[in-house]
Amino acid sequence: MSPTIKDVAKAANVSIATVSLVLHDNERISPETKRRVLKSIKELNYYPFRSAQGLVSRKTGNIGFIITEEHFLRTEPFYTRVFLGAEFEARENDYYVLLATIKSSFKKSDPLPRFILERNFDGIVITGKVPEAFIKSLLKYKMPIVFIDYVPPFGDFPSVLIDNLRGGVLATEHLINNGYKDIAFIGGEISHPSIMERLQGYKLALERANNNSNGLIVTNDEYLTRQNGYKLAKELFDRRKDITAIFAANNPTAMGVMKYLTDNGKKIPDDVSIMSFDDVEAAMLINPPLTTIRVPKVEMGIEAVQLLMKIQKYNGKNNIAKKIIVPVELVIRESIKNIN
Amino acid sequence: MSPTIKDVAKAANVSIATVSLVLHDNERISPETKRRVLKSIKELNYYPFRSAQGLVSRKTGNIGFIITEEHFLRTEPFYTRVFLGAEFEARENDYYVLLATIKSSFKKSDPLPRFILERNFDGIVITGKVPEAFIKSLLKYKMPIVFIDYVPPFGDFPSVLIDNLRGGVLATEHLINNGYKDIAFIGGEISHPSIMERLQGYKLALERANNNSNGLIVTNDEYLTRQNGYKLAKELFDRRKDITAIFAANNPTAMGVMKYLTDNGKKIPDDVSIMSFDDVEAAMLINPPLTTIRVPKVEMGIEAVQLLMKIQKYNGKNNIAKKIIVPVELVIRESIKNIN
DNA sequence: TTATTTCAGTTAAACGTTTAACTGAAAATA
DNA sequence: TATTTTCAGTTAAACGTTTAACTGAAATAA
Repeated sequence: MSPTIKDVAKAANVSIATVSLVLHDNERISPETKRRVLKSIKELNYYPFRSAQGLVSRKTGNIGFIITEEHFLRTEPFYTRVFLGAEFEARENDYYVLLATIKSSFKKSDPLPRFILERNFDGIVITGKVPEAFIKSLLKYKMPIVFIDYVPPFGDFPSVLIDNLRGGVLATEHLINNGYKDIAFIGGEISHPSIMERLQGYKLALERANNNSNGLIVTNDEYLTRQNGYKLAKELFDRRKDITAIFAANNPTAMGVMKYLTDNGKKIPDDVSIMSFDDVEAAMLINPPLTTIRVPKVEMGIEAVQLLMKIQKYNGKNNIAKKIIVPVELVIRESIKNIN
Repeated sequence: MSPTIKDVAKAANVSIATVSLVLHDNERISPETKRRVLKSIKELNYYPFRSAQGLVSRKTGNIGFIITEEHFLRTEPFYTRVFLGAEFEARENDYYVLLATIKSSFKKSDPLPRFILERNFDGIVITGKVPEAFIKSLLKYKMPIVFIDYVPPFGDFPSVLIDNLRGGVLATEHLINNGYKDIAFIGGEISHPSIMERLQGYKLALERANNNSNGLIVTNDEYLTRQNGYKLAKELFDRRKDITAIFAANNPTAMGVMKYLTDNGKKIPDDVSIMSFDDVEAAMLINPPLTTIRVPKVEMGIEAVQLLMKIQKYNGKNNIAKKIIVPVELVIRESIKNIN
């Protein structure tokens, strides 16, 4: 049996209230008593029992981490790294993280993850695009929510977002700087704000460079998979055979494009240069390694939990829907040939 | 404020004890009363408060899921899928899963994950190879443990393991059936039981086929990474330039081998055939897609949690260290050429 | 000096649930 | 009929912690 607060109190010859106060760093306790209590705590290897704490304090000590099953199982460990960051920061704040996946086909009538139904969480982090029906169900619980890499089309929520616009600009400028003029943009899921912003960045950079590379945007609204990248590349080259530079909206898309190119006898980067977005390991390991815009994944998880902690602290008041934009960075590898 | 058991009792006009008994399906309650109570529960959308339950029942409702940080962040979502299976099965049993990563450099003096220190779990699943020092620290807590894809070199623990031996046999036989005689085995981390067993399977299949392909086993004890695969492939071809069939001990290794081959002008599978192990998505997406031994990852997670539940149930008595061996399966793709 | 304030704790109620022990009515048994 | 057993619940204690309200001694103020 684990020691309880009573055992500590007895050992330190104080009341259990004193032990509790020491545990919460209350200034009412003298240094000497505090020392004695802490000594007993250590000697007995005492840790407060969460359930008992939760019962009285009405805090659970849990934060939820929600992600669609599809995202969680993606080949690229993108959101996995985000989770790791969240878990790290939660631990720093004495919280546990409960991870739950939901289907991207979530309907209003579907049951919410158990820890939500049971109200066994103090706040929640939602990562990636999730169904609106899910968010609406969740809102009834009136719990703090932080979104990562996605903002729902309604309401105004605290969120941690990627600087997609700047990423799009950086990516496009790099291609321009390497001597390209006709630059194609390839991307699925165009209704996703992140992809839309990358496209905006692409357009902005072209404008700034007075580059008039029209009609080379090939998109649809299907998932950003390798298969879709392949399909979109085919579409692109069916329309324009002369393209030599492509900005692919994310990593799997870039890989699909590459597969299409090699299948059709084109060499990368000798015949076609490719710029990608996200920077997951696969980008580095493929041949040739992809030049890409890197997104700080672990940091996003950390930021999200920190934001959640702040929202909890100022609960109610000072309740600004704060948005944090994390920076991106250009990582140069071998998928782009300088033709200057 | 969420409704409590009191609210339900009042609504159904019974005592709180009756509500509790209904919740636990006690046969002491008449069907009529039970119906009434369940109706109130539903109407009020009542869920028992975990902390209160935990306080009296001394169960936390959590199970821990431990994995090294290195494994969790691997490019291949191998253990991620295992986790998903565990989470799914835990939910079925009304448990939460607390995921915690530890460093593979864990030392005796390092702190354990918080939920362990706080005893906030009813059992634990350990996935992949973890440091012995960690296991030894954990044992002091005398909690049920189930290992996945690893058994520590000491003690006898319940575990869910891959049928590596059969996998090794299947893989090697497939190469033999495709006309190969001189078959190389490449693998790192040779002290890991799983890899050792795959090697044993390889040897066994060769023996059975009266194939005498000696001196073609190239191993070391470094991690099973792409880099190491590359290195080992170099070592192999430095010694024997004529090898045309390779069995790589896992997926990254196979990819490293492939990279070495293409870097050295060899075509796959025309010049060299490659067999792999694990079957993660990457195996399918690489060019050419890898023929491989598939491991049922999600099922391993499910089995592990089921085993943990059983151990808890028969707590103490009937305490057999049960081992579950999950089957593997051959998945034929395009990395092996039939030369018969 | 006495009265007031500060200090350093202690006391006791409360949180929501489970469950052993109890109860009173109805049914079964003698 | 009187007694015992079964049924269908109820009562009340317990779990480990937090915290508002209290206390008694020492320090300060009047």
